[in-house]
Amino acid sequence: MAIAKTTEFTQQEQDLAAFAKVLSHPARIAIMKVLANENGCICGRIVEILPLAQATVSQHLKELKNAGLIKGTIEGPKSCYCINWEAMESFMKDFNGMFSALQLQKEKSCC
Amino acid sequence: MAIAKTTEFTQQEQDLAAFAKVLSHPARIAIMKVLANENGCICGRIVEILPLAQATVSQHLKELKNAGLIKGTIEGPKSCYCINWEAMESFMKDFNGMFSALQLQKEKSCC
DNA sequence: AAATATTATCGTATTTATACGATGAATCAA
DNA sequence: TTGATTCATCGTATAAATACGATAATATTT
Repeated sequence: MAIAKTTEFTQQEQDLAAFAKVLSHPARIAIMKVLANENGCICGRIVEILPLAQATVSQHLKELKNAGLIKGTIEGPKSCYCINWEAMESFMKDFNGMFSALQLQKEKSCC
Repeated sequence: MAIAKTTEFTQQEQDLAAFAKVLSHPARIAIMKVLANENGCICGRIVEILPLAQATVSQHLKELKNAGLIKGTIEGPKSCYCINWEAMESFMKDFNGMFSALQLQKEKSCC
């Protein structure tokens, strides 16, 4: 963006937007699915399943990890990523909370 | 993105990502709040409240509308935007559905 | 009709995101 | 130690997002 106006919003708005941002790419949603379904925190499996290069997958994993949605350990030639359930549940709670807050004003709608 | 790999994911993954994308900017979350709280589908009110220029707000409104999260009519010097509750509820349902599907595999987590 | 008010759109500049090849780092196996 | 394997990171190219001033469009008011 041209100028960083992002910081002029509330912390809650920024946090919710950041959470949505991480899930705003189909690859990252697909990765979350793989992590949930593949028993044992598979790593290179993601590269096999997704139509993306290894470097790209690694980059998406990094973003998911930075945002806290997943956690993982790397041990030399192997890595082990898993969904951070505590964080995910917290994020979803906040996300739904925002929506519920909006809904409280639902009767004000005029069109 | 360099090459559009986005289309190689499932429709569900693309739809969920698109929904998240619209809400991935604090300005658009803030706009949703204003639309919910301001009685009467205020228009220029958003420009007053947000730290953004009128052109930028209009652009964000356009994206929210394109995604279906809001609906509105423009009548000359006035506009009237409102949250599209049916769409929002549907999106939230799908979003939560995805999360629930992930959670079903929660016991598989290994780290 | 002319002036006013409000919003959309255009053009453009800048930042960020996305993608991948190439390379580096770390571990295991031989 | 050498080779193989796996993943992260670097560098880079391209596309998309973000922001705003300027301007056009539309309806109301005078």
